[in-house]
Amino acid sequence: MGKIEGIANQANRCARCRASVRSVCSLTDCAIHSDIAALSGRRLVAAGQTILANGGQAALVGTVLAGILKVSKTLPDGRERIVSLLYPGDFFGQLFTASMDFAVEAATDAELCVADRLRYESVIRRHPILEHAILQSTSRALAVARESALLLSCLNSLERVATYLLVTTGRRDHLLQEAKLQTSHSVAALGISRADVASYLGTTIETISRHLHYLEDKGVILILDSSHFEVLDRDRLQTIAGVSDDDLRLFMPAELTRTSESRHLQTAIVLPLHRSK
Amino acid sequence: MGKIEGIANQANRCARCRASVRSVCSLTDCAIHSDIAALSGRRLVAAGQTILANGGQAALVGTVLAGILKVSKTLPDGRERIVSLLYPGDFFGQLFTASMDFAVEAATDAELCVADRLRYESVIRRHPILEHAILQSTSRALAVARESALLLSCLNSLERVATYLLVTTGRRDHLLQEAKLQTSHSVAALGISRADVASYLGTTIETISRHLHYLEDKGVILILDSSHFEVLDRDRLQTIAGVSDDDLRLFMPAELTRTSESRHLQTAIVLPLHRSK
DNA sequence: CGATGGTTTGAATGCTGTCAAAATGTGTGG
DNA sequence: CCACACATTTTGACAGCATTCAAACCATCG
Repeated sequence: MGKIEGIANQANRCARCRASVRSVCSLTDCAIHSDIAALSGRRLVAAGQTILANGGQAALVGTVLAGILKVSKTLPDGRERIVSLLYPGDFFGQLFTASMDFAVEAATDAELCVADRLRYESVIRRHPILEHAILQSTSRALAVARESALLLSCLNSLERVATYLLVTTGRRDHLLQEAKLQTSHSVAALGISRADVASYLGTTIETISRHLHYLEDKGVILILDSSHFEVLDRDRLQTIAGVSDDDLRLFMPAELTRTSESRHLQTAIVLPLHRSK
Repeated sequence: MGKIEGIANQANRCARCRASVRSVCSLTDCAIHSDIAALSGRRLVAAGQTILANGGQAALVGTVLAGILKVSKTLPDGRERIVSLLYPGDFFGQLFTASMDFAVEAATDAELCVADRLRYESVIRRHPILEHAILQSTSRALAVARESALLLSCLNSLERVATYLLVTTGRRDHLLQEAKLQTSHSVAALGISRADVASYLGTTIETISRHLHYLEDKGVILILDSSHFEVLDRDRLQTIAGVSDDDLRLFMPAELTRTSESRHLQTAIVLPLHRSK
């Protein structure tokens, strides 16, 4: 598998993987990484591309290296909803099942680390610690999904829009903070298309538009362009959202959510890909 | 640990546990059961009792033996929602985290198998296969949570009520089927209080009442009493619900959802407790 | 029998989706 | 650089579902 240069506190990197990534990949055991590296490969996907189809074969699993994936499902009558967004470091796919319960698509251009599901499972059998990492990841995803369900049915659409702005700015601030970058004013970037935000928040693009302009009128945010907003009054935004810090924390990058006892900690920032032209 | 009598196809039973239960408990390795039995105990809880408080210590984990638990959370302003219901065989609690992200309460009188979380974690470290079983359980819970989110935001309240009726009858039919009991007509029992159903479906008791009577007017169901309904026309009920069989299957008992590759299969029926008086 | 808790029914309000049109932005080709 | 087509966003008007509040109804129980 070639030499591993540097190492020490870089054991988190898969031998052949340039990007440093969180969660499942940040295990400290080098043997696992050789095993995984042997069967996984990087893959670039364009925005809108389907990675795993709902009801289709659960052929592969992987980790997001850059970009954002959406987990979605369509009802018999065509209504569709995004039930989850996956960010760099997040695990995707379904283990130990033949077919997919949901679809996984690229919400933006993205870079993935993918592996054949069956072969990945055999690595898991050899390395129980890997199953532990995946359990951690899945537990977190479960908490996020339940929190989403809570916000979806308890909050009205204005509160949901405000919450989404808080979450995106929160994620951005945390990433910048890890990179030791100071930022005077916080900017919210939607990250995904307006239509996807609407689907994710369980509302429409018209309603989102109205609420964004309402927030600007109230002096809470400043609309920079159709997908970038400066948060002028974070406290008021949170008051409008009606959620607590605890509610928001669940949506922050993984290593910040576990208050203790996480066996592996690793900080890293993954730069977004530029749009393929 | 005493002798284990009978055994053979009863390896699924914890040595000291009279109830036979699915999922995590139905592993075939006897050594695990000795270990778990040594640190777990049965516990009866009355309806309404809190087992784990939101934000409180994640002191214990366990399995539902009988009854129904609810996983819920309350927003800063007091709005509350049930994000998940747990049935016999389901695992509850949070592993590897110090504090709870949600509350776990008894929706009905219930019987539990509980264990100290930290000690349970040490058993997991000794028996990786147990971690596998928990990962399976958590993955399923994740799929259910996402499916709930989908139904919650795509379906209107009539459709959600219809879906709930389909799920409860479906669960009942499957349990009876496992017990080799034939049933001529299918009956839906809410199982939990009307208020809890409302919270779970993200609506109000008034709306539920209206829809139930609407369904009776249309001849789709027959109201036996305020919490029991006979389904007269299952197909029409499903048409009204607007969901596919696939959507419903996720909510059925565990051993029926995994289409393949599940390492452990066990059928059992757990009788509901009578109300404590 | 009155009291209590849960359920049903009614009327009114309001949020949010829908449809449609205007406005803005983006990219292409002349 | 401009003109045009196309996509996205914004704005407006309207309708409908569902919540809210309130009152009536019904059950069980002391």
